[in-house]
Amino acid sequence: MLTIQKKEQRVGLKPLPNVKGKVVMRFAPNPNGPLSLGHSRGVSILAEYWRMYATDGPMGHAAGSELLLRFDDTDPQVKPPLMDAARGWNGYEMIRSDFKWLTGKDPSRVVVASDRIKIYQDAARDLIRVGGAYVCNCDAETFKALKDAKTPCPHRDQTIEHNLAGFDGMCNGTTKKGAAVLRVKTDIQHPHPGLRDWTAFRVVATDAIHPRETLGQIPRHHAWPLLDFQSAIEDHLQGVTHVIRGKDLMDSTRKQTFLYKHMGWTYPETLYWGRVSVHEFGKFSTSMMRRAIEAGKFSGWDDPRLPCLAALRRRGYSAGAVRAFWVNLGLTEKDIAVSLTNLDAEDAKANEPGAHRLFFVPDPQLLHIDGVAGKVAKPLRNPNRPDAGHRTLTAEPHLVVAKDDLAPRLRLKDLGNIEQAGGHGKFTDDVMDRSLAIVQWLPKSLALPFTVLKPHFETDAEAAAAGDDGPEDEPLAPGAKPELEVPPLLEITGLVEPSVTTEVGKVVQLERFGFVRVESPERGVWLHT
RNA sequence: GCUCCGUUAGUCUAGUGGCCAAGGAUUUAGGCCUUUCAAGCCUGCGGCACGGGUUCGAAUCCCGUACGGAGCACCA
Repeated sequence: MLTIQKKEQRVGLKPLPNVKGKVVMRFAPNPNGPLSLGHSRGVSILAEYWRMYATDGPMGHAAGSELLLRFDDTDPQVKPPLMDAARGWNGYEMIRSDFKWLTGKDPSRVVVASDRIKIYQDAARDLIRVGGAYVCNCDAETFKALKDAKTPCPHRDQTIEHNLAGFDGMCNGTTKKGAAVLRVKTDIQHPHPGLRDWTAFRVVATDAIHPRETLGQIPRHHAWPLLDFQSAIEDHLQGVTHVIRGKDLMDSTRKQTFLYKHMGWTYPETLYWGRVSVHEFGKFSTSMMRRAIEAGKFSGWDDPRLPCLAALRRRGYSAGAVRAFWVNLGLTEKDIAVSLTNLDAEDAKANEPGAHRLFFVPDPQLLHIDGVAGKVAKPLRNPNRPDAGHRTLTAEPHLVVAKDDLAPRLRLKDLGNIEQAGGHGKFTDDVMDRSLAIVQWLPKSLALPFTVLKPHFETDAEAAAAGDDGPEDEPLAPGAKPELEVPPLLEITGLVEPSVTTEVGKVVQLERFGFVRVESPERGVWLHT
């Protein structure tokens, strides 16, 4: 008997392919700066699978799941790790705390690649012994020309002994930068030029000293592995079963597959996500942000205008909302352009139920109102949760309301109706009249000065009005480095009710203004409307 | 130039030959509710890039075109 079943909507991420036993994954950032919103896609997706395949997760089984944090810090010269004691910056520590904030957990294991250079060098020797790699003495231009012509270079057929000796020279410092690299043999005729005999190891410049070498945390190394080699070896060593990474690394998978074949290993299952651009933040990179901060254009990695997790955390975004945002987008190879609007909607769901309401009066105007003194307003801390209690505001003759709210007749929220002209007026009644604007107000003597820092990102309408089609890719002058756009940071000043002092560190909703994270009794940072 | 990936409403996504006259989220318009222009509830607008083919039947399979993106580093 055949039964037709209605297709069921799948919620959340697709199941991982080819799961047998424990699921082991890794998040592998370069610690050249803290994590950004872009990195958080990877962490969020990986953390979701980590949860799904945990022993007690929805897809779980006894073997469980692991998510490793691996610092891919094998570049002492171009993108060295961020370690600036004077500024208190440490990429490793910043990423560990970003990871913990976002996932709520510590990683299953932490691997620091620069601790393990000797292991990679030994792995390279193993690869040479099986005939999978050779030491190439061509300079970069020469090799490129040969490679583009699908022609093997003269070093490709050297003996294993010769290669081993050459590699020793690279490791012990007798071979200088540029004089030799170790290449993995692939297929010099391969149709894809990027896959032909790729570089596994290079000798770094004598003055390119890794920050951890300077600090004596690791011994001095001359020959450092490139990402594709280090990552491939480490994935095998750590028993990684599933690699999930950006689509830009598709060719890495193909390169590394050659290496795995030489070694007789099985390559992990690999999934990709497409390129993401976030409308509000434009084009950015960790190094661009670092330069801009060092130049004083931003106050730090947590400047509210920056796409760093530190900045989102400071503004009050819930980590769960950031994760939900990415999990909802799913894992697709399509390149996407998203707006922060979706994150804000997700965050509102997370923050709104717990956020206390506060009266905030921007651009305050003083009113002298007869007949209000002593009247008491008891607005709820959260109208959707009466059990959260209320604040108490006692009116006095001098009140403030926002300049934009000024009108001949007004309803002071939770207090009553007034009429005024030129700043003087009187209390009329407290009969509910929905035709009046209901405005926030404060007793002058109790109101506290409050400033909200609000990043101003260009909206589509503004961009259209300004007549530009987004960031233009003008060719940079030789040697020039791309600069980060610096959006304005507005400082909105006003008065807030005294109970702000009990909200420090929390997200509040300033009624009819927006959600703000209170940093101190005097200052808040804009979250969203 | 060579190689690879992608294309469902404004945005993101579900969908792997009939259950799809395409579902969800967000955005947006309107309404309800409400002592916030928040939240909540209801309703509406809006989409399978294009052209061929296979098939009784295609968003789904094949071919081509267009458009978008990535890689071709002694960076990650």
